[in-house]
Amino acid sequence: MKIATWNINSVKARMDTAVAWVKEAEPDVLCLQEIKCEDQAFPSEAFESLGYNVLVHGQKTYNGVALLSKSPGSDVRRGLPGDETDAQARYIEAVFPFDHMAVRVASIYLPNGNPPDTDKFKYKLDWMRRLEAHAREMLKLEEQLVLAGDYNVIPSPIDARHPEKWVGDALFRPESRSAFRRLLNLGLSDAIRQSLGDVPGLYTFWDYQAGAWQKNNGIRIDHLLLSPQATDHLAAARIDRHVREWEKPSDHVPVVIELN
DNA sequence: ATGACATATGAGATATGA
Repeated sequence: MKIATWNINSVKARMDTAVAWVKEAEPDVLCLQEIKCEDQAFPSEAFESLGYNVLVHGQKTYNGVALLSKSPGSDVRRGLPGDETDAQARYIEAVFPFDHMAVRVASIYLPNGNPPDTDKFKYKLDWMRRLEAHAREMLKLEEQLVLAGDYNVIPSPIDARHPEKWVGDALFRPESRSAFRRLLNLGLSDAIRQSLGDVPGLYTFWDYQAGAWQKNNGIRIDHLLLSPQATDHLAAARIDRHVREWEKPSDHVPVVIELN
């Protein structure tokens, strides 16, 4: 079972690229972030014609997440619990059948948090506390669980080409990295590191500006965190960086895992 | 260098991203 995550930076602006990649990679579940449209504006038909079911938690202009899947999802949750006043569409979760069992998959768009001296950073850290609390609850189910998405966290210096340039940034602040480690300390594993080891140069995002892609000035901020039950089935993981070379690319590329 | 790109909104300039 292939599960992928991809921040596509507007689904409508990225349809040609998105369809091409789905045809190439054929993920069983695809977690999308930053779709930047409301539910009824999501181009579901294009994906349904490729054989996918579509679950959307959309928002106009900003944010928005979705789950595409070859099998229909159940037990769908839209929005991260813990704050009824939070109107930003950054979380959708569902359960998908897999080999006489099931995998619970979440598509996560964690807040950026910049600038760090503002309420935006506080919102990020609050959101990470809520994610930790929800993950703790979900782990009690002892299911195969995959929390996939754009975490907007550079976990370690090895995850940036120039870590010194990110010091002080909300993506690399000690508070953000600590909150990410708390997720790992619940028993979740970082699928890319689990599968590929502590090798440098594994990036998932390159800024559009200043020739970041050409200079390979990248960072690793898109992650799939796995419950112990899912980690038991982890067979492979990869970053599809070739997609960054395509016409009109997102600034993020897809990250894929395979569970057997 | 608070800009470079890219996107959405809405029809020019601004907000957001990371």
